[in-house]
Amino acid sequence: MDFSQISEIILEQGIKKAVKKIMGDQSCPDIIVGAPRDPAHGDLSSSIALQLTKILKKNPVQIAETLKTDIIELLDKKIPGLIESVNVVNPGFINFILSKEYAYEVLKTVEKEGGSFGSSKNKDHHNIQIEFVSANPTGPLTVAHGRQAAVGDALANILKFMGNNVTKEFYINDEGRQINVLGDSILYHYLAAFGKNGVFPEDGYQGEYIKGIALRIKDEYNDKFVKDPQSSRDFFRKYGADFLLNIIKEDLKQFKVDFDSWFSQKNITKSDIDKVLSLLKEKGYIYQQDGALWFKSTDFNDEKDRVVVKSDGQFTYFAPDIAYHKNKYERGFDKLINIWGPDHHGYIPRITAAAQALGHDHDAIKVLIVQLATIYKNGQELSMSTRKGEFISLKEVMDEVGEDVTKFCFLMRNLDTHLDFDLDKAKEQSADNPVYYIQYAHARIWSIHEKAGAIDLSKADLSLLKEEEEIAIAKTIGVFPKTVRSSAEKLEPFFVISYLNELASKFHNFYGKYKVITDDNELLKARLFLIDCVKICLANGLKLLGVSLPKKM
RNA sequence: GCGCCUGUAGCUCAGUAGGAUAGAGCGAUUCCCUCCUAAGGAAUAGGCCCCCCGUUCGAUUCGGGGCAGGCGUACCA
Repeated sequence: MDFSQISEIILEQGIKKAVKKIMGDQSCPDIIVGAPRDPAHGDLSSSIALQLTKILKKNPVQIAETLKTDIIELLDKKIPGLIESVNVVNPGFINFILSKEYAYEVLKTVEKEGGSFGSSKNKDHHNIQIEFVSANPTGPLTVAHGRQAAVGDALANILKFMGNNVTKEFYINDEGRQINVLGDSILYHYLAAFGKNGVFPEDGYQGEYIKGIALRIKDEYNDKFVKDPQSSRDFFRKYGADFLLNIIKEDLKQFKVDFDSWFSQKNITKSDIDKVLSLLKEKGYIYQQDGALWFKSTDFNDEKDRVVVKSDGQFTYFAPDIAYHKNKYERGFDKLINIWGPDHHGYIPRITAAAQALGHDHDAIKVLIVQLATIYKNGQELSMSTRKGEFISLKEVMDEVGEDVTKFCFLMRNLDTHLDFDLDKAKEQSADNPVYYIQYAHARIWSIHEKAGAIDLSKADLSLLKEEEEIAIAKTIGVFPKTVRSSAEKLEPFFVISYLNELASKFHNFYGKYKVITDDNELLKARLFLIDCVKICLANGLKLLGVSLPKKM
C-alpha cells in the first residue's frame, strides 16, 4: 500500500471539499499537496490559500484558517488518526504533520511486503521495449556506452517494478560502411604482419585492438589470405564484427547488464524496407526529388524532409531504421524507449515522425538522450574517438573502480547533464565515493542484526518508537513508493539515488545518536523492526539501480 | 545561421508541478570511538541561483532577449 499517495489524495480531496464550501460554483485552481522543501514546515503542505487570495480578495491567512477548520472536520471523519496536526503559517501555507500512527502503519507495510515494497500493480501497464547501447561492433564499449547501459538497465528495472512488461534490446549494426572500414583496417594490419603494404582505409580504425585482431587471424590462419586479400575482405569484416561483438557482450556481462534480445540488422531484409517504404508511399509520405526518394518528416514537425533512397539507389541508414521500428511495433510493444547519445539528438524528430507516419501515437516512442561523461585522468580531460582509438573503455573503468561504483557514478546525475568522471578520484579515494555511503548503512544494519542474534519481531511494539529521528525515518520510508513512481514517470533513475542518500543519511544520524541493542528488550525489538525496514528499502532501491549491496564492508 | 543540452558554494551537482530562511557531497576549520563498523555523526565558514526584461501576490523555477561552454546541423552511419 502506498501511504504517501493515499495521504495526499485524501488531503487533496479534503481541501477540495473545504474550498468548494467557500467558493461555491466558482472555478478554483488545482489543489496540490506536496512535501515542503524544509521538513520543519511539516510532512505535507498546500499553498491553496495563497492562490485563492486574488479570487476571493481576502487575506490568505484568513482563508487558510477557514479552510483548516473544515479540513480537520472532514479528515476526522474519513481517516481518524492519520494527521497529527494542521497548521496555518505566514504568508498563508497550510501545513500538515502526519501522525506517529501513520509512521507505524508504514513500517508494518514494509515488513509485510518486503522485496515488493514500493512496487505497483499498475492496471494500465504497458508492453515496453527499451533499446539501448546498440553499439557498432567496431570496438570495445566506451564510457559513453557504459552510461547508457547503466541508465537503460536501471530504467528497465524501474519500469518493471511499476508493473510494466519490459524487453531490453540491443540492436546490432553488423553491416554497412562502418563494418567495411573495420574489415579493411584489420586487413591492413594483417598484411603488414607479413611485410606487405596494404591500403589503410580513409577514416580507418586506429586502435591497438585492431592490430590485435589482425594478429589473431594470423595465428589462426597463417598466410591464407595474403595471396588474394581483395576476395578475403568479407571474411575480415565478419571476423572483426563477430570478435568485437563478443567483446561487447563480455563487457556487458562484467557490468552486470543483460539483454533480453539481441536484434541483428540482418533481420531487416531489403523486402522489409521496400514494404515499409511503399506503405508510407500509399499514405502519401514519400515523394521523389532530384533522383532520390524523400520521406515527408516535415509533416510531423521535423525541420526538413529526409532522404530514404539515395539517387544512386542505395538506402540511407534511415530507411532500414524505419523498418526496424515498424518491426518493433509488430512484435506487440505499445511503448518504445530508445536511449541514444547526444550526437544523435538531431535524429529524434525524424524517427518520431516515422513512427507517427506509421500510425502510432507521438507518445508511443520516447527517445532519451543521455549526455556524455567526460573522463578525467591525471587531471586532464580525455578526448573520445573510437576511430582514432583514443578512448577510455568501459572495461578499463570497471577494472579500476569496480562495477558498482561505475554504475552508481553514471546514474548519480540527471540524464541531461554532462557528467564529470574523475578516474583518479574514483580509484584512489574510492572510500569517499557516494555509493559507499549507502552500502555502509546497509552493512551497519546487518552488523547490528548479527550482534542481536535471531529475535522474533512479529510482536514488536512499534509505539515504543517515539524519538523524532525514528519517526522521521519511518516517514521517509513511506515516500519510497512515490519516489519510484515519479522516477518511472520521468524516466530518471537519479531520483532513486537521491532518495536513497536521504534515507541513508537519516539512518546514519539515528545510528550515531541512539543504540539499537539495549537492555530494554521491547525497545530493542521495536528498533530492530525499524532498521529492518530501512534495510528492505535500501535493498529494493539499489536493486533497481543494479548495484549490489554488501552485508559487510 | 539554425536546433538540442548546460550555466546554483572553491570543485562536482540537487532543487523536473512558481512558494516559506536556496540544499548535499568533496575540499577548508572545529569537536565526537570505554559505546551495534569513524567508509560514520555534530557544528562553522563559504551564494548578484550567468545578465536584462516580462508574467505573477510571489521567479533559481515560467516566457522573451542576450552572454558563455558542450554537442549537433549530410543523398554519413
